[in-house]
Amino acid sequence: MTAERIDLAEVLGKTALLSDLSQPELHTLATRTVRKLFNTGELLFSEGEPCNGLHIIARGKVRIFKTSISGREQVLAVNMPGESVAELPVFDGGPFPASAMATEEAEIAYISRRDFQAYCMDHPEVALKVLKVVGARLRRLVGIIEELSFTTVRQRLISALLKLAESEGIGSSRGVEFQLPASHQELANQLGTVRELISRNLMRLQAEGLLDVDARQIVVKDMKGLSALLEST
Amino acid sequence: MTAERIDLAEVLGKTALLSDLSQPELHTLATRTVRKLFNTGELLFSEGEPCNGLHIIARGKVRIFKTSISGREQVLAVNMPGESVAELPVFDGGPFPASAMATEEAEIAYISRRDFQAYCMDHPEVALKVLKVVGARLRRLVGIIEELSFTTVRQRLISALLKLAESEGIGSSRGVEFQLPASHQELANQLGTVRELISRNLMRLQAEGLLDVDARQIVVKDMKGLSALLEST
DNA sequence: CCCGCGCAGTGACTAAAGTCCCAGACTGCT
DNA sequence: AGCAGTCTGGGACTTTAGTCACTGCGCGGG
Repeated sequence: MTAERIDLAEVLGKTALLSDLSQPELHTLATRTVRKLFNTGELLFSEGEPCNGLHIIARGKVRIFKTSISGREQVLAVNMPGESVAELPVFDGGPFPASAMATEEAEIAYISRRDFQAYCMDHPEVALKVLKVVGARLRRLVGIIEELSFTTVRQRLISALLKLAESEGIGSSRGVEFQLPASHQELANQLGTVRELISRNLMRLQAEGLLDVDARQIVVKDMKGLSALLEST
Repeated sequence: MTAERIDLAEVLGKTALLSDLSQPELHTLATRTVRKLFNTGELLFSEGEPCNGLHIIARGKVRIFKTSISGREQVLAVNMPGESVAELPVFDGGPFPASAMATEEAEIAYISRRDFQAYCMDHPEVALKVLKVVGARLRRLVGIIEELSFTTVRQRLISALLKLAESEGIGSSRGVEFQLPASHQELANQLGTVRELISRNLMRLQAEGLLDVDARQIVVKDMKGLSALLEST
């Protein structure tokens, strides 16, 4: 048993999909996986391509997105290590519905479609796990639809800021402080809008006294005031 | 064996989810199903409620939708007889992500969550079928996101008209003729906008000479011209 | 040191979306 | 016939989104 195999089995065991499997089972599966490396900005696959296997992220981040004819992007998900990517086309046999790009150097464990399907037939509990994971994905998509359909860019930005403040914010004398995790452009892609509106809305919130903005450094001076804006208007 | 049971087994056999099962298996499952009736406009379930079982449509149509605080609706899917509704929460245990309403009198076969999950453990091929169905659902959601994020109301309406013309249109001397399947309000809910914009955009297309509109009766006079509008602008 | 490049901020403008409101047509019911 | 309810058409207006073009900053490489 090589070091590589042990490593892959470890990775597999840490994914939500396979976390309940025993050590021997993980090693069996590991013999079937291929390790793939991607540089920052490299595509794992493109929208419309046929899907031949399951990708599991061992290291790095992967962004799932759609591109419009005019060049705009809509991010559907950002997946982290331990998560799987594009589980669904593996089962329904259709092409990838969106593209996937490594946003930092990434290491991927790849299992062929046939192997994984066969594995699911032998281990129904894995199939149920897949359904669970897919359920979470579907909920996120419904959430995106809800936001796009019902809310303004301003509200979506505020809601994103509040989430960031909660998950990454550090309290300081001036308020809750954190860094934007990406460029305005990328944030715009996630919120389904354009760069300029991110910039303008941030400035507007600053003018209203709710935030201090210094490039990507954000200080939320009035969390309550900010979340109040989600209800009204 | 009662007439009712025979009927339910038939219904089950016609659903995409269970179409591969043998007669005896269908009958076994049928003993576990409950028949439910819903009047037009009645809710099968509401967003946020816990999900205790799988709904299979025997008769009637069911509309899946989200409601905003301000009262707007976004339709996620319209399901027909033979289709199942909300397969996913059955597996991930979470609440319903959206509400479901019978848009005409409907008859539903209901299988409890525990029974269906148990059944999937015994019949992994059913679990894989579920994954397939869910895959199609996910693709549709991604399609909705794409439309909301990248296209204008006008383009979404045109694309909806073209689909209707293809599926239900009848060629006549004046062009391709068909009826809108629902009110402007309902169409607006499906396209993620408001009634007025549907009305106005239809009138605008008529003024441009591409359509003849008489309430719900539509005559597409220039199919090519209409589809050309999807590319440009 | 300077050049190029990617990112952020901004002004001016256009277009699209949405709101409010009312009038008229049609349907079904009494 | 008359009434209530639903649906469509449309006028007038406000707000939001998006586009285009330009400025300026900061950083890394030649």
